[in-house]
Amino acid sequence: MYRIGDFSKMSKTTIKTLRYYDEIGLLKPEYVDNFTGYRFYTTVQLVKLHRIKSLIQISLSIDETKLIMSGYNGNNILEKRKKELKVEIERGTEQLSRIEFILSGQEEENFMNYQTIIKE
Amino acid sequence: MYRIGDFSKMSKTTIKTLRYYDEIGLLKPEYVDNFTGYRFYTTVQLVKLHRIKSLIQISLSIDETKLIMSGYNGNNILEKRKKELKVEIERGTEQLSRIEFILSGQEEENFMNYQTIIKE
DNA sequence: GACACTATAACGCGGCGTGAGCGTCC
DNA sequence: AGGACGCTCACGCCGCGTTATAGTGT
Repeated sequence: MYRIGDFSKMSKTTIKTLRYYDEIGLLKPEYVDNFTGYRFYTTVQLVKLHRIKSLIQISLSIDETKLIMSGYNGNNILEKRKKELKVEIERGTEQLSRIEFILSGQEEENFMNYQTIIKE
Repeated sequence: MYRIGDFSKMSKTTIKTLRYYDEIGLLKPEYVDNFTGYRFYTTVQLVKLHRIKSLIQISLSIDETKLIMSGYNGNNILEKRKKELKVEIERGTEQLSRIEFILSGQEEENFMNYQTIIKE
């Protein structure tokens, strides 16, 4: 049984995050002392947390992560996230080329001269 | 002089957003009635808002947008945003291939069998 | 008794959306 | 006088980070 500080170091997760995961029911400690409120964790939670972090890492939401962790079939969620990611990447790429276009100075009303334009 | 509702339609911006931009000082109405508090806009604000929206569209923050709108040279900001975008796109691409890998079922501890694995 | 560790509670973030509960215009 | 329009609070979102304040372990 590890106290939250040690468990935090072992799992490279902040104490705040651990308390938050407890609060929202994503990862409950093995045992909580009734009197002091101290949380105690075991290697079981360490394995679970590892899985949680890999889900969070692909930017799944807390709710989606909870669903998958509770045994829900993750395929639909992953497919959904895949579509979102494609959209995000596309949007990012568009924004990037837009910025590069502006920086190349090809824009008629470019950013540096904006105030001048407005005053005219 | 347009009231906020008309200006909202003309600019395709929600009233809430217009009020928010006023509050934070990004886009102040031309005139505000002292008694009623009604906001009044003109075509000057319409042009400014158009510029603001193009900045917001490349995901600049409100503060960055304010800076540029107040005449600050936008090049540094755009360069910064460009770097951020590259990182975001790279991260997205990594996440995407990670998800595709998982969905292809090549992962040892795959998501559907997770509960089974834990129980063992 | 000192000092590290833990606890809860409450607020902050960004960019608005979503009501609630009013006054104003025509 | 009724309905469309406007106003100002104030809370919600998401995933925690950040104080503030107080109890616990050694």
